Amino acid sequence: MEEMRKGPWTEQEDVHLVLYVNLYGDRRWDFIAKVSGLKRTGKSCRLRWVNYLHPGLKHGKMSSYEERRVLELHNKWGNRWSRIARKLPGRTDNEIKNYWRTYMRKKGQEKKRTNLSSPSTSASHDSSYSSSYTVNSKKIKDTNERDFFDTGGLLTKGSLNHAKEIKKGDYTMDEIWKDIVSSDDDAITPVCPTLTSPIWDYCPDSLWITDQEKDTNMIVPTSEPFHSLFGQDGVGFFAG
DNA sequence: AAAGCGCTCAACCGCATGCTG
DNA sequence: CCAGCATGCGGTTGAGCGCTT
Repeated sequence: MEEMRKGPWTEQEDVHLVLYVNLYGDRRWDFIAKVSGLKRTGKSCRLRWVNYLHPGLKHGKMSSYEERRVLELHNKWGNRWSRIARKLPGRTDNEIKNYWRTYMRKKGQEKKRTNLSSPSTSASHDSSYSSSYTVNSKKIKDTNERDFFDTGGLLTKGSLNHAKEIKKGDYTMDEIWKDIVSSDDDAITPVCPTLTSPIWDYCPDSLWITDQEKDTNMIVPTSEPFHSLFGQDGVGFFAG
């Protein structure tokens, strides 16, 4: 077998990948990996696309609205990162996961500090990030949701019984969460977003693919990394 | 100036799930 | 129904960078 490349992607690889995704869609990753000549696995190609190259992705710091939304949705769904990401236009599950991790660490540290100064009974659970808590031991698939990053592949996923949704009883992180939230603002109420990227300036939720939406037009990105990759040549790149 | 430390984020891994023949 | 393959998801890792000492 041929040796597969690993590690950071080069700009050339990115250009190559985008080209082939444009040609074949973002579904057949093994195929794309093969025909593109990139010495990457399909998995790696998909990840690169989804987390970095996909048009419409926002890069950079999360807005306070997004931060609040993450907290709110995490409170609701737990570590269902991809699901949370679907509600945050331009953000990836990876990004949100990383944000959450950072957030939890920060909270943990804060808590440690406050506990040191004023020990309380709730000090029993460490609020620092841990993978040990579970929302639900089984993964739940929203198969009737169109994949968030799908750029045009056919939707063939079947439907799933929503009754199989999160089993509230397994929500063991709930306590941990409450502990954290209680020290936060009283309620996390989404406010009208003030998004930095001009792409999302108007009604971002309708631009980003949400649960209910079907196909959507490809949005030609106006931000990095696409402009650096394609410049004006990028125009019409995603047309067909 | 440089060594140490902590943080961020891209990328990998393993497992679960879905699809197809 | 089942097996094999492709894709998706969540957890984890590590390189690189900035800040502190």
